Amino acid sequence: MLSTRLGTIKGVHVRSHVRSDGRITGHIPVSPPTLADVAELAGVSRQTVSNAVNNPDLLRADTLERVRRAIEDLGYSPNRAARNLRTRTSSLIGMRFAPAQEGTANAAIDRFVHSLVEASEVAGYHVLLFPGDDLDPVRGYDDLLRSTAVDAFVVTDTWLGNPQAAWLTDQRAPFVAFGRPWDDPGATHPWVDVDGAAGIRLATEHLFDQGHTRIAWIGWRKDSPLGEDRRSGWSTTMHAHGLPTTGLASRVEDTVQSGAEAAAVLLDESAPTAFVCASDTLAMGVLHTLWIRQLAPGRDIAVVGFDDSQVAQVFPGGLTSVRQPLEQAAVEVVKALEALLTHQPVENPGVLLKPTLALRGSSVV
Amino acid sequence: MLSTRLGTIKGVHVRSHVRSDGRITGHIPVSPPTLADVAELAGVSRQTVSNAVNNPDLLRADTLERVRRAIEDLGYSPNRAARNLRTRTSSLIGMRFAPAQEGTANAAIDRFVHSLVEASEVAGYHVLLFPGDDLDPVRGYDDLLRSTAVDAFVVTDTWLGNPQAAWLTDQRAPFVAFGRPWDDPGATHPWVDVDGAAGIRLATEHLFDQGHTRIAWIGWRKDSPLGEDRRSGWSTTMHAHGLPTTGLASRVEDTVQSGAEAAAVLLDESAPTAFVCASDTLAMGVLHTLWIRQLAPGRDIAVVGFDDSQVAQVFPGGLTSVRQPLEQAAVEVVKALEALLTHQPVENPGVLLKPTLALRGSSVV
DNA sequence: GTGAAAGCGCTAACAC
DNA sequence: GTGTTAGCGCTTTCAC
Repeated sequence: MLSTRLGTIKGVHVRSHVRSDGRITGHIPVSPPTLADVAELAGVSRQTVSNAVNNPDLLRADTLERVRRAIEDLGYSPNRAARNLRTRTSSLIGMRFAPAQEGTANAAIDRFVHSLVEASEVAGYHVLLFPGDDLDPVRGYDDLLRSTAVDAFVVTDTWLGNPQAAWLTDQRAPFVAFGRPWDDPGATHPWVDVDGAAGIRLATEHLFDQGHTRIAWIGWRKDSPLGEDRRSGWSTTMHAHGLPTTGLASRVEDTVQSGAEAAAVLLDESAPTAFVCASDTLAMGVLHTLWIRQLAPGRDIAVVGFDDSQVAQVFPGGLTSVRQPLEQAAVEVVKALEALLTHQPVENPGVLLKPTLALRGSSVV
Repeated sequence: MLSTRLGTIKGVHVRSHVRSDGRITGHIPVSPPTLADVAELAGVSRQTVSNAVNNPDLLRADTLERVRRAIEDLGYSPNRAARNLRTRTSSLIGMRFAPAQEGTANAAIDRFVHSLVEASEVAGYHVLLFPGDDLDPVRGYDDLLRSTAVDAFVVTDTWLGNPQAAWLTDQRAPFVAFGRPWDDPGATHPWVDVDGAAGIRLATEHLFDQGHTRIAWIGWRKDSPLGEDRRSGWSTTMHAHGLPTTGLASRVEDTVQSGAEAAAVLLDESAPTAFVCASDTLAMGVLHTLWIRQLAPGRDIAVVGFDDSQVAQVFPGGLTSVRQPLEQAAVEVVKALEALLTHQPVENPGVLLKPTLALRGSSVV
């Protein structure tokens, strides 16, 4: 049996092995083993090796076994670039990864990426991250698309007025959105989203169950459909129980400071006993105001956030928060991606997932 | 001028354009424009187009301009797979992205990835994420390496006993570590790290400046060189000021619960007035204990964490924390990667960066 | 400065 | 079931 060792010297692949082309190489820079090397060692044609890798069912059991052994012995792995060139695929999913938001509790996208990496692996994909360009939001997409560097995109920033989804649709580029097409109900691209309104309904019901009747809402500005959707979860639940909402809602920027200020005003003017917030960031603002006023979260005033961030989890006493099933979302995104890339008929372009409520000390005595 | 529109229909690229091979295609599935298409339109050979893209200096100004215009008109972008195959490079940097840690404040890796994506872009690289395999820690690396899917790796989990760095070195695979080779001082691979001891010295000095003399340490178990390094920052500073350390140190698991318990014990037995912690997670544990005991962070007891996590930033009053310069670390990692991949002589395999201290209410009155 | 030829490693199509 | 042929799109020689 040929003894072969693979590796790279200063970035150049080397191998000590008698090559298929007859050259004898002892740690002289050469390529990793190719299909041809495996074919020669196994005594079959290159195509048979290819079939052994991609369509094993086509081979006779003994041939397959022989080829498998040769692959094992040589440590062969198909060259990605060659396969990509030939099949016009890359097994890569592109996703724009915007800079981290500091000073907030927002990290849902990071958690989503973790899940996406895991879910993609199962489907044979890897995740390629690319940065955004503030001046030209489609630049990164355009570059990757035209150089056929990725098979598809996952788009996560689906806010109002974001041109990416429309642009990708226009380019007929395969993509799945994590987030509903808020600004375009007629959009036909596949998407996966979490039902924020349902999450806030859970939160509000929970507070009602705890005996609260004056439940305040702190959310985002009116031009955020996502924020308005979450807000509707609060208002519907309040109305369903015949509870007042007047003077109990506030719409602010998504910062701790804004949340703190909104909470102070609401406490002074409307005396709520509980707060439901559109984000953990805003909820931390509320907790900040409670801290200043020496009010105990959970005991004096209840607070619920949204996203079940690390902040919610490690805050002393804990912050009750709506948790998005991001692992599940990633799985659904990959599922949609696979359907898209195998040209399966799109039955259901939109998948809406139900969040859960992580109960902690800020809302339970 | 030829009018050309690019796109994909159901994932297949189409173009309405008279092809270089003479076929007239009107939204019939074909490939995106190739070098040959550009060459034809510009009236030059394919190699000249290649040169225009990769070695523009070789062309005469007018030729270059003509080719550039053709590239622009066709919306040409070199096919990545073809280029990768030919050049045996991928412009991809692989990094293992382990599942997110919940229930902790740890998110430094996420922040690092954000920075890495930005820094890589500048050098013409993209970041490819792959999941870990608990049963076989080198599997993901091995697969990508043998299929020549990435040019290099960034290794972030350099804890004791981690086989990846040694394995990659053995495979002669190009990689840069974010984190020192704690277990192998003789390691020759490039690495970038943050001086944790210096960070903790900053923190301890700060507390000393605030008038504290009984400063406790809560760190990790002794088998963590990273933890012991940070701990040394505390002990050296204490000794330098002639302050006692006996009974003021605790080594525990990196969880909120452990931090809380350690703080309770230390408070009962050694009456410290300040805590320095190896992580924000442990610091949150301390804050939890203070909360239970109705002690005010900053006023009654000072607390400093490590990592300047979102948690530290949004905690009411704020948690003072050592901040790692992760943006800078990413830049240094990419720099080392470029040197490695262009076979520049490695002058300085290790880069140690200085952290800063983010001052907040938990340590300042 | 520009062009012609070759080939990277793989798989689709077809022959046997 | 296996082998042969061709070619994906690019860059690297080497002529001219």
